[in-house]
Amino acid sequence: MRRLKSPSDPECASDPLCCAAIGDAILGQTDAERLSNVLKALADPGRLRLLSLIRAAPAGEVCVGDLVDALDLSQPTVSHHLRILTDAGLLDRERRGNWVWYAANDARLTEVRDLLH
Amino acid sequence: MRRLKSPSDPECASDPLCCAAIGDAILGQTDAERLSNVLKALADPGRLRLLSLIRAAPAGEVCVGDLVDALDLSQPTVSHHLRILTDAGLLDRERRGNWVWYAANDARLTEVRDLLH
DNA sequence: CCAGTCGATTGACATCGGTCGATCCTGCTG
DNA sequence: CAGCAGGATCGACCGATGTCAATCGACTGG
Repeated sequence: MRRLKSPSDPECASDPLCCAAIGDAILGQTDAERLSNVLKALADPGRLRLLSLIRAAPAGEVCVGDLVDALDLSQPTVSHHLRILTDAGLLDRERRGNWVWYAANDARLTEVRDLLH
Repeated sequence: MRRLKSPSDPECASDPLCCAAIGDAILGQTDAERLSNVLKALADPGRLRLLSLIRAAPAGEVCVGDLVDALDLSQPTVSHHLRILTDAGLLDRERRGNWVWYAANDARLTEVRDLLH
């Protein structure tokens, strides 16, 4: 069974998680990197708890101070994690007055889940 | 909306990914760490490609040499990644004669997927 | 305009994690 | 037993990442 060549990566240069799922075909390097980037964003206890808190909020959104109170992490650290989740497309950010509200992007999470075959 | 207290963690000390999903309730620290550990195992391009290769194999299992050939990584590095995936419960390992065969543990991957709400 | 508050950014630090060459261990075959 | 081949482990290197104190920037209310 030697020589498992990787497939001709179909060059899907669009930014989102695009085509290949993990069991769909053999994952090319580019697709693997894209998927792993989102998984890296999820792979931290603090960030998972942040996401969980935000999704559990009645209004579907939470401002930063509440998260800092809930998480036993410093405000800069929480802000840092929120940035990572937002950059990964897992959170939406909206400033209203002096507060900044974060809401979960459920579609993105579903997308990731589906890509895990 | 101040004071989002975290719930009384129901103390599910069993090793596997057990109870709480990310949107089920507010994730406790212990559950968050358990889930993030598995996600960390997945959050690497090389490991995603390994998993993908193994799942795509006709026999459902692959021996290490084939993976080294396919992945453009050194044999120690591949071995390292396989260990991480195996420790996370995502791969099963079986030695037959001189070769070692790895197979995907689909149930575990499904479990992770389900925990992502 | 000033003082105060919320949140982001910066800088520093320690730790973690991916990588490889060298080596070791195990089982097969002369 | 000796030689060999497949994989795992070790040790070292270095870049990535989580964390916090200090600071900055934006907006609000007197």
